Amino acid sequence: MTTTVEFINKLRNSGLRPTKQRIKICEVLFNKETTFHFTINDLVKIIETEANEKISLATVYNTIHAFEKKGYLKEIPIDSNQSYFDTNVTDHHHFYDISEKKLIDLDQVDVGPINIKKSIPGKKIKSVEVLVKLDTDNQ
Amino acid sequence: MTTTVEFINKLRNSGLRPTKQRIKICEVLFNKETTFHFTINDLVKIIETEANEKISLATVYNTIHAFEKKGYLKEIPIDSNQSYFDTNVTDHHHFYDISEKKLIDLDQVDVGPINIKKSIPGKKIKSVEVLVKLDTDNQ
DNA sequence: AAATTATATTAAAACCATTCTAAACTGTTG
DNA sequence: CAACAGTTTAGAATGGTTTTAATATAATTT
Repeated sequence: MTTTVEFINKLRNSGLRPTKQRIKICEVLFNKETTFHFTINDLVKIIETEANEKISLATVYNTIHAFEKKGYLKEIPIDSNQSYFDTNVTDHHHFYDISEKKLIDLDQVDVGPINIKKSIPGKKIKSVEVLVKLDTDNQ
Repeated sequence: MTTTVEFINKLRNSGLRPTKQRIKICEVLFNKETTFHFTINDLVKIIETEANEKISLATVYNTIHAFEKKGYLKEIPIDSNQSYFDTNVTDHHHFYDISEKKLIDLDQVDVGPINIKKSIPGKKIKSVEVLVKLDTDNQ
């Protein structure tokens, strides 16, 4: 349980003004028992349901991108027509259930160490992400 | 070097009518020395340049999706606003150069074996894809 | 080889996630 | 509290992708 004051401080310390909208989004994203995956559309619905509040779409996008840049969210690489985000910012990977379009966390332990043996001159590795696509098992 | 007749047979054997457009796209995609990565937009430009021909955008999308379904192309999962495809359909992985928005193949050998130790009931693994994001190395 | 049928192509419109715009608003600082 | 910079907003714009429905082409049948 994080208090509103803590979110305000977190925002201020990141150089983000603690506006009503950003605080609300913090509460929706970071005041949960567990981390979770969401699309912008999911998030807007959660805000409307959970808070009976309305935050402009543009603000939601701005805020999510600001949070991502600050490292409070991670975008998950999927070949989908919409962006998926994760409130779990630790190093981990994902299952992607194709039929249900749902993501499931996959711990580093469940994948094992990945050691990239190739390097590209002038470039450094920023992230290593494993996506395991899942199909229904009709055997 | 693959002949037009071979593409026609390949298409027919896949249950795809060998139309002028599909044959042209085969030639553009599968008659190269090396495999490569492309977006739909790239492909349209290549067709226009290389063949001075024009294939309707809808047809290009239809064809690419048909080829992907048949396993002649792979879509690469990236958190991008456009789809990337690969004519290399062997099991391998990718570097993604963020600043240049370019993909680079990463052989299985350069990643090492990945053994997913977690399973989801009723689901089977369809693919395991590693995406290594690259940043400019400003040290 | 003509007629029929099924499938494919096309231009244009529609769609939809995301970004932009520019005006109104709010948090911060002096 | 005044002034400023940063933020929110509704709505428009953008751009990749899909749909539509009319036309064309390949395959099959006669």
